[in-house]
Amino acid sequence: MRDVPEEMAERLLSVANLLGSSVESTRIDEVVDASGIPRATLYYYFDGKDQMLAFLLRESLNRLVEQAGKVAAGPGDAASRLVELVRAQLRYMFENPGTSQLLFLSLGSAGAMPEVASRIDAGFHEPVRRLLHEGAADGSIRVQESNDLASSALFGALTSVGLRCLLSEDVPDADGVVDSLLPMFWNGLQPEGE
Amino acid sequence: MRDVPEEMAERLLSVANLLGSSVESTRIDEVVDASGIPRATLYYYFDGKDQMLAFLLRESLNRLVEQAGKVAAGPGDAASRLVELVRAQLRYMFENPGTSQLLFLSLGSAGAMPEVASRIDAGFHEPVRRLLHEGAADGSIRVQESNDLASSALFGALTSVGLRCLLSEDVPDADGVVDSLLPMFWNGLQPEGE
DNA sequence: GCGAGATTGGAATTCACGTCCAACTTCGAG
DNA sequence: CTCGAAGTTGGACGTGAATTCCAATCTCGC
Repeated sequence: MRDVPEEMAERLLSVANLLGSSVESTRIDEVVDASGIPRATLYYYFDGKDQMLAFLLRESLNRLVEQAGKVAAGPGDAASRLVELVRAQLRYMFENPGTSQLLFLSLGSAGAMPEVASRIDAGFHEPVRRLLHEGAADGSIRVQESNDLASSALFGALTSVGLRCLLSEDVPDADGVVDSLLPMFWNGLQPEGE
Repeated sequence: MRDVPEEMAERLLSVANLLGSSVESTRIDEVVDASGIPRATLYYYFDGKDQMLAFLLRESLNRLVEQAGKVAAGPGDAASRLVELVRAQLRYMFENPGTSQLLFLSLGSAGAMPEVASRIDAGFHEPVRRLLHEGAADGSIRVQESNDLASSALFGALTSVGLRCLLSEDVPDADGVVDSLLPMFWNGLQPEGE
């Protein structure tokens, strides 16, 4: 697959964010119409629809991973960096609703897109696992029975909440949502003082 | 759409659970071969592939909802019923890997399948919200800032973990996974004794 | 035995993806 | 400037899968 020109990537990403998860069922010609990129040109760069979707996911994930990496490597103890990571992730979802939906959707078919799955692992799970580990060391986060399951649960919780917000009529504020969520992540479900 | 005969539903469900999330990309003829149901018959009952998938999801969800309802209405305080609900949900995912993947996958396109989304709401979110509410009243669960977000987060965490387990080579034991997860749900991430 | 609906094989149609190609443009090297 | 390689594009075409259609059975209750 050839190097995709900057402007083309940009246009495709914005089309994807308009179409949301329905890109999958969208006809190539609709993408052509919506993006203004001729069909022949699309096929010059991509081997087919699937490759195009994979490219979109990869591209979108790259941006997310970049942000996440920055946050995870930032200052503060593990706990506060984890909070920032959560915040960044949700903010990203709200700013890129279409590709976020697409991403979420393609999780189920991870078997079919191993590159995407491993990118998510590198971009989210790995940093979270590391933060959980660090947090256990510096005492800012409780030791988990399995960092693997924990990061998976955290990821699911976040994306699920994010998705639900995206699909609701009046999209709320990302930071507000995180603030509502944090007490639960932090304190758990057990009643106060037990 | 006509009333689907019992045996046909059964056969389709089992095919779906064999195929997993790849049903979407599976050719009708493969379904025909795998299920033994002639193509013309399928089209006699369903308006098309999409309708068929929707039926499978609805059917699968109905069973899950039934179980969930039973558990949520069972004995014990809200907290222990919530635990049982979580357990039932994960167990169901492990027993029906194919349709579970399919379900998860189609969450992203909830816009396209409102019936499915509302079924999930009735089958999971609504009971959980109720249990959270009850738990806040009977003191067995900490008051949440938003039961709506909380149930969404819980759902995401569960399905995400479940999915990851399903996709891993050696599928672990459902109850074991729940047991590993519960301390986190219960205590949250804050360090012990703070 | 009869008629309505269920069931089915197989031909015919449709539709979207993807291929192909020939013309045209861009652009850098010489 | 000139040439050639690579990028860009319109449009015709091939292909495979989904879906429709239909006519021939089959299976009931009556």
